[in-house]
Amino acid sequence: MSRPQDVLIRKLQEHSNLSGGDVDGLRALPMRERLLANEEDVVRQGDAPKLSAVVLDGTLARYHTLPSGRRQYLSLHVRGDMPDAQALFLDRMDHGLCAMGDAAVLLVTHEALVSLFKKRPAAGFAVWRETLIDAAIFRESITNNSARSVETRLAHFFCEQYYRSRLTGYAVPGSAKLPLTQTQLGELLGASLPSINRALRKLRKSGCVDFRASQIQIRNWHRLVKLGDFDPTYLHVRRLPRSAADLR
Amino acid sequence: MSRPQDVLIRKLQEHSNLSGGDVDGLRALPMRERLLANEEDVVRQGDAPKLSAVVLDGTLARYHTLPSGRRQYLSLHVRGDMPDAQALFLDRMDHGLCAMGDAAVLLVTHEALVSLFKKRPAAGFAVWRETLIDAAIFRESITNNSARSVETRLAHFFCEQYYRSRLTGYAVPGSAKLPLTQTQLGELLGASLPSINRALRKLRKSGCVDFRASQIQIRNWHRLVKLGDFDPTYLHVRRLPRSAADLR
DNA sequence: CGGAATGTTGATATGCCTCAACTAAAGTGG
DNA sequence: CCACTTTAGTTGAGGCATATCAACATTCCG
Repeated sequence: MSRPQDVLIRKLQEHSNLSGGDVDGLRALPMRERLLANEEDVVRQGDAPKLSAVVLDGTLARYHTLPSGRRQYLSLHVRGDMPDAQALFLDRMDHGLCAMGDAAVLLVTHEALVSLFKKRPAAGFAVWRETLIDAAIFRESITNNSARSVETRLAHFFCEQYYRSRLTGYAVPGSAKLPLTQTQLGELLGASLPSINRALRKLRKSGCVDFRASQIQIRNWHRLVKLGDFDPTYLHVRRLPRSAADLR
Repeated sequence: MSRPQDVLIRKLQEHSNLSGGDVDGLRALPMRERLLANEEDVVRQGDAPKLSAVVLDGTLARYHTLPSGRRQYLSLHVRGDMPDAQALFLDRMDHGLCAMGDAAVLLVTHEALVSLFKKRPAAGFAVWRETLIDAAIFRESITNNSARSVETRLAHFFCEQYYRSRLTGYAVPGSAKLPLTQTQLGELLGASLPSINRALRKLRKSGCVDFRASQIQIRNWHRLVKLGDFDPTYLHVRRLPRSAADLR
């Protein structure tokens, strides 16, 4: 029988070994579901949240708000991710978290999590590892946005997003949902809308990848990987599921 | 009596409450000192380290190496920082860690750390929090390098570096050591050497900050903070030491 | 003192941004 | 169901910030 908590457990097992007791403890966490509309915030910059969210469905994004009002999106999160484990041990949110398109999350109190981690250190270490992988993704974004051309940035980002979507088991081979406008892509990759648009069309013409209608279509994975200088090591996936064998 | 471990304890206490038992546990960690020459690596991309380092003296930097051979520096670390707590629960290093100028670190095995965390969850939570603050700094770097001009980036970076150096208690008010060449500043902030150089001179002339001879000289803190759009919230310092009162 | 590393400065090129107009698609209400 | 409105995407012109290339000055260090 599948329970919503299993989404998190499956995710943690991508990189961590959990004993039966750990799994039971995670499965027993009191979680309630919350549905989100497009652009709706889960938490805002400055909040002091007492809950953490696990993505059940859809896409969430972290973002900074700049004095000009412009947003800088920091990362995207798909099914199984626990975006604000980042805030578990921090008083105030230094960033916001919102839904890109409709989404659903599971909410669990910090209290319940911490008390589980005290009883079951290995469960805590697994979630800790999850936050460390998040940090690795941030590092890659620094490099991506600082040292690569807009076209390469896009290619790299599509690789990462497709790769992570495939891991959830929800994306069919060759395509992945990506509910972002081109403006938002720009705010994620540190580029203006026109240059995103032009780079997108170049990628389309090159036959590597096609992004339109909130959908990534992979045309030639290996060429795209090369173009985007993508090496998935930083995602620290230990066990690539059989269903995602095409990613090697 | 002061022991080298106290450097880490002092750092953790900036943001976490540690009980006597936690402090004792941390103090009992078996640590050995290692001296580093300029440019020397602590760990390399691809390594599977069994040790974590705590910065005792000097500056360490994390970096990615790009196919072109260019480096992207990701973050700097000063006394008390635990830069590769990031790798505690990861198999392979997705980045390297090296000394900028001469430095000294304390090395502690992952094994000893993990076993302490099992006995003393609160000590683990404090180190976890430390890694989460690291992640917050990464997020800020994404925004800094993606959404700000080179001059603003520099100003923001100087603010952060000065702020963090002051917290260690090792920097006198008004200046901080920063053993980087302008080339390396460029590789940190995603900018070319000439534009770094010109932005530096602009900042110098504006009377906010002067960087030369591996030294940041703060001329006008409040103007610099404004210029760099710097808000230290993301550093998550709960208790600003009396000695660093000038930072408010 | 000589060589290497670092910093300074200028000329030129270019990727990307801004501004702007226009097209296409997708919702919305009569 | 269609006109209307809004939002998203496309494309071009012009300009600016930044990169690249290059020469030279300065400092550091053996």
